[in-house]
Amino acid sequence: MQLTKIKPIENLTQVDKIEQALQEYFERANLQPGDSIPKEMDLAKALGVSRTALREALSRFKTLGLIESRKNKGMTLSFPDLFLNMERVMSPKLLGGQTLNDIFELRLVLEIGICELLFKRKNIQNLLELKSIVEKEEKATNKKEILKYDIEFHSMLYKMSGNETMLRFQKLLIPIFNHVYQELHLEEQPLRNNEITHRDLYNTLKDGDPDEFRTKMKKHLSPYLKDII
Amino acid sequence: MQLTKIKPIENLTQVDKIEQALQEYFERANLQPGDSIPKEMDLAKALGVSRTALREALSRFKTLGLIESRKNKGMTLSFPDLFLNMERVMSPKLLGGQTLNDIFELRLVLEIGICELLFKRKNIQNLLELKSIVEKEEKATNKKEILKYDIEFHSMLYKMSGNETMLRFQKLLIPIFNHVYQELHLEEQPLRNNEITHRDLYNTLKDGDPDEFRTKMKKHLSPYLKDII
DNA sequence: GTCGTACATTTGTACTTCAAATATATGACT
DNA sequence: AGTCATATATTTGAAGTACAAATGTACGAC
Repeated sequence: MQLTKIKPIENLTQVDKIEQALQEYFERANLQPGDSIPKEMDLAKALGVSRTALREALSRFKTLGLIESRKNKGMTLSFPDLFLNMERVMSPKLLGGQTLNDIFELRLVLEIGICELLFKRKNIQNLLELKSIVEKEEKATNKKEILKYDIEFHSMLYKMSGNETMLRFQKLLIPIFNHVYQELHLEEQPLRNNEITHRDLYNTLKDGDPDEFRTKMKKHLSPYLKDII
Repeated sequence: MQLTKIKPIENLTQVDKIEQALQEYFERANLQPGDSIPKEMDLAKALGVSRTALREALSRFKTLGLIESRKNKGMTLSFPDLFLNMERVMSPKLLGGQTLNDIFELRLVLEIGICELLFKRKNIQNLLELKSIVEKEEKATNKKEILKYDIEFHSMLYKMSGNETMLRFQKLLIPIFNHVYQELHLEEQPLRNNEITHRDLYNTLKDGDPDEFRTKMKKHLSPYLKDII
């Protein structure tokens, strides 16, 4: 019995086919973001389908942020937002446990790998900003405030990397990270009970080198890393 | 003139409102992936809207992978796929130049930061697999084959990290990476003209330690890194 | 009791109609 | 002639109805 001979059945619905056809059309016509596309009726007629089905296919593109539509202005291709859709599914309730752990690790990998970028892109201004966050954290009294500045500190590092995409990505990961963090009951430990403080990291970023910074970052992250490394 | 007093006008379309209402409903009812949701007519009646508009809202959730539907089986919530939607917009033509560069850097950051995971998760079997790729690459003759095994080698590293999410993420990044790579005209250099070969990396992964491996990885990636570090 | 057939239910597709918003054309008034 | 207001046309948004297709369910024959 040759299972490989089983036909990969056409499980495509009408709307699926329309979607594919549109995708092909966009590519073949070499449409760029900003270009406008034919009106619904014309597309429906050209494809030989109802406006209903066509609209559903278009709706998918709209959901993905690939096209925008305005009444009587027709529809235009647009620059999609890489993370807009991800945001909507980035919820601890919706993702599987393994994925949650993977994301937890992913953030740690990013923070360990980002050191070189930080030293390349640091400057007087963003170092001052970082210092200001450290000082505010040191003055903070209650746990909630400390946590707030803790997150701010790490976000500031991504910002200093000058990589907008990575910054947005990290912001997406924060809620997942906190969720896993709490599930591991790591929050029991006092937040400041850490060999390497944010102040240490700041000083090293200012005067040290990437490898030294990474070593300290790994120590700083050790409460999270211990199960991993 | 208090601009803050200006009402943030209801620019929401009917379908937008339905979408929000459904989202709230899912959360309030504490629905988990796998649970089934009421049939279209019931939802439409409960919301006081047409089936048409309701279906468009549902279509968005389907596009995002949050619900699945089968004829006469009704609809069920599902585990969304983090990257499924991202795949569709991950095209050099659709993304802006800055985003493309950011993604290029992102991959480099991942490969530098992943070292600890590799040493934690490496075992006899996946080391053998990696070795096999190295050997195939060394035997390869034409440029196309070399490139193929080059990609395979790096993908294998992500696989060895044991982090499925990161592996999928990296696979998404490959086309972007190659695109930027070619734009930088880095491909002019012969692929093997590298101080540190894949064989070196393999040996270090087998017998060395994370920091040594990272140092060599950075050297290996230096053709890409030179503009960054 | 098992199998097959007929029926019911639910999602998928099509067509029609109207509403709302925007662009274009027309015309009146200065 | 030019500008403003109004009317008209066009295009997307939404509703409703009808039917097709697929799947589950119940009934009945053997």
